[in-house]
Amino acid sequence: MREQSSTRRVADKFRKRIADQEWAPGYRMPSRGELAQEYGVTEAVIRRAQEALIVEGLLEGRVGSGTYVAEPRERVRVVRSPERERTSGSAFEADMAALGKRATWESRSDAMVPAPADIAARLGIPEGDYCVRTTYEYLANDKPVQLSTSWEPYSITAGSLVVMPEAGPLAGEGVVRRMAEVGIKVTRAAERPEPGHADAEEANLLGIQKGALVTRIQRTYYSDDGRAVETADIVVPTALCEIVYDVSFGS
Amino acid sequence: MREQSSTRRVADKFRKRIADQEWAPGYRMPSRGELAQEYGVTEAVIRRAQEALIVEGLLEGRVGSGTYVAEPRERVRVVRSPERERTSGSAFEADMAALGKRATWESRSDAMVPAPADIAARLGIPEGDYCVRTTYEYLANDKPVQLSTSWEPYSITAGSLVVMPEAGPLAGEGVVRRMAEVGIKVTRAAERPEPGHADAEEANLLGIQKGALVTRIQRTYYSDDGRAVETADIVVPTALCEIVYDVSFGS
DNA sequence: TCGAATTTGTGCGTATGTATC
DNA sequence: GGATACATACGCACAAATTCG
Repeated sequence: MREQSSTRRVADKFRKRIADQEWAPGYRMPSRGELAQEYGVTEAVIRRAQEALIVEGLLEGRVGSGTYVAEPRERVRVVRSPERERTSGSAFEADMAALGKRATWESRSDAMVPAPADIAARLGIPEGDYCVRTTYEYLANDKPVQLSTSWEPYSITAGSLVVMPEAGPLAGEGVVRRMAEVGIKVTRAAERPEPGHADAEEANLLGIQKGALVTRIQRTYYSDDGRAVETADIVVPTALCEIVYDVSFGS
Repeated sequence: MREQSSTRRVADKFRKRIADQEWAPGYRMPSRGELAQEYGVTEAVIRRAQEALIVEGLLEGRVGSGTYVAEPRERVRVVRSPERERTSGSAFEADMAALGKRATWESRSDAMVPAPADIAARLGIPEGDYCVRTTYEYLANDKPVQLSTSWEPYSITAGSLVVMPEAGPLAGEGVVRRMAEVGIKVTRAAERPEPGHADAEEANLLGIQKGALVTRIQRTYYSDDGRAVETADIVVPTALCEIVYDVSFGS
């Protein structure tokens, strides 16, 4: 049997008290000082044990207030599939409808933003070309669950009614329908999920702990002639959303 | 201007020296003692700065040897799409073929493994029912790039030639073709990617740093009558693989 | 309302373990 | 097998936010 560290031993005891419901969701743990005395260790050990459980999503620290047993949050299921893209309205609305939740979002668009190098590469345009940049915060029953920043080459929609994704007659209708308005047939999307940690700003916007695990999805829509027409960075917090890719194939 | 921590300041200097190629890939950094003296900080600060860059994949620590500038590894592109499932052979083979790499794998199957609770739930069978469990290590040009553990209810393939996924006439042909052999039509897969960190064992098998970011994919195949026929946990290290979901839709 | 006490978060330092050369 | 170098665990001080009289 291997010797275990104090930190881990304490963390395991915390886990047990939580699993046994001795400490129920919402319960405020005793302070570090009290716990240190109770377990016969220093406050730093208590701190690190809590930290481990915070990363696991079992605890939640609130500065100046205390460390609480996390309420088990219902995770929102986000389905990505070709079918979702064919429906009217946004994919997010379809997801929330399936869960019986109200889908809303806040957005802010800026036209004429020069494309940074990485975005330009993804869109296949020269660096510095103007883009319409839109940032989104998606809400399920008024609680934030996802963030997104989308980029479209300005040249594609310039002068049309759909320059701004969230204004005009097709606001909120999704890229496919909006692009159809300017004669572009969007037929394909590529999604590249990558793991990461929430920075302070993202944690704030999403109401999650800083450093919590997130999936960052680089999504790019392509027209039938193979040109990229929109690309987006989507932040999906693991604590709040479950991502499901549906891969259907006939025989 | 905000005051920055010593650790971050040092980390930024390291980044610059790497970006400027003053420290090229493969270069062994001076020891912590030397660096501490050079930058006028303690060894702990150096350690933490290196740690940050290790997480980012820029540095690589080798115990007893030194800390090295990581060789920029070519990432293997893993495409998930309905088309991939229709091709003969495994999806992994198709991915590697597209990159001009040699796809091989090592596997180990155990029949008659009682299903743990979570696997049973995913397969829709009672806990403790027998399963065939297969663990895989996938190699591209002989270097490990992915891990996987797959579970199939024993009852489905018992007595047939395809009980063991990697033995018999259809070894390595993938779930779809093997199930066809016992009269089951597999028409759908659901993939649930989640972010995580590599534990010590995974890091060893994959030749990556412990704690490095990985995507864990829970994949489940369903037959045309909606029953789950196989489920797998796939570990995809970010440092080695890029995951692309192809979502195609006609109009 | 305000300020002092309380409580968590961050950064840094030290000691020791362990693998490599 | 000793010296070297990275990894881990632990401890301390202080900053930041909240709470409450």
